Amino acid sequence: MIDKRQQILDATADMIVEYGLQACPMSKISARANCGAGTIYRYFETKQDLVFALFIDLFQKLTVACSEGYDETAPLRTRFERLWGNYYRYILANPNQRALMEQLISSPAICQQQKDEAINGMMQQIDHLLEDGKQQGVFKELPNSLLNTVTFGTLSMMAKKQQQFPDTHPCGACTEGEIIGLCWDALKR
Amino acid sequence: MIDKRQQILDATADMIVEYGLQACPMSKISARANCGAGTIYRYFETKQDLVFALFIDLFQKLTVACSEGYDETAPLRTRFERLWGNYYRYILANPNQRALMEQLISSPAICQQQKDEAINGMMQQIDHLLEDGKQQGVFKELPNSLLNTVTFGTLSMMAKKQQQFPDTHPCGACTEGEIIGLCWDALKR
DNA sequence: AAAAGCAGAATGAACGTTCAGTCACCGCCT
DNA sequence: AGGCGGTGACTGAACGTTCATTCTGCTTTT
Repeated sequence: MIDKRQQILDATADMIVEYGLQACPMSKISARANCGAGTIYRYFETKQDLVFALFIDLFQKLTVACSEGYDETAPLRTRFERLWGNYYRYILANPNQRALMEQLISSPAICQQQKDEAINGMMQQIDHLLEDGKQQGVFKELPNSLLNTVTFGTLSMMAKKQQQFPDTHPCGACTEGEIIGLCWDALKR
Repeated sequence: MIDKRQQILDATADMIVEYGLQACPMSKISARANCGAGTIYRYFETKQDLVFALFIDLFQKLTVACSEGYDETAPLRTRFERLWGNYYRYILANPNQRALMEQLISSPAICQQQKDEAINGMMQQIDHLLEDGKQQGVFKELPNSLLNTVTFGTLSMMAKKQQQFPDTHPCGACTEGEIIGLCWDALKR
């Protein structure tokens, strides 16, 4: 038999993407996961736990994807293109993950502390890079959270638009390099 | 006696800002509004209606605030400073409205169509200005929704930081003009 | 045969909504 | 002026539903 825990996580993700977290009772999750309602509680203590586990899972995958081919010793611009480019390519290639992230990140079902905890792993490289950029006088002297919002928010929005209207939306014409360039320009002072 | 409908709206807003929408049962809203649970239903058909009415109210006030002193015939940059500056000043001066907006805009309790409908009034001037800027070759050729996300998202985030940490956060040193300048630079191609 | 895994009915709490009754107010009749 | 009846805003207990969680007993594994 397949890993039941993973099966439940996948079912939860599917359901949230399809119906939204607020319309995902445990009964429906268990139905989608092909298991009884009680079975879920063998693997997760509460619904909150389940959702948080999903969140952790999501950001672990994202962190791995972002770090791919990252070289700490490369020049700032190169490292930037790596991290931000990896992010963009990942959410573009995984619409469900993107949609899930959008839902969970703004959801009150996960408290801020838990969110920070889960995102922490991903943030270390990013924070480090941003501080580097500021120290070199290349980036604006603004809080990292702000710089992150602007750049990652832009990339997420672009990916979303591209996924919604694959043919018509104007960014389709931009190369990936140009889009990452836009983000770079937003940070540049 | 005071306007009961407004009293209920205010109570709802207070409760949402304080506890979050998902933790606002009608019973608590009515308690805060000093009325019986049934009274709410004299003014709003359902809870969804109540929340939507609050959303409408919120954006009507915001639209009025943003439009203040707007001159359609002024140069692009002047008009930009008016609209974006008004927005920034408004959310900075009204932390509760800002917090409420943040909650409602990402809430699944209001469907996208309703959100668009409520925001529509505010968008007309903004859309017009952005199209102008693109036509003049000053702004990037990107969807307005994207340009809005980047600029208004930045301003909201800045206001939020400033409200969270009034003393320590680095943007406190920036003048309002510099902050609006950052937004302008983000649009400039 | 013992243990563990599992299903799904049962449970009880929480919530949105309803509705029968109360109360304050106002115009009208005596 | 003072009682009377009608009106409708208002109340809050009660209702029915939904949902997370628990429990009981069945099935599979060891």
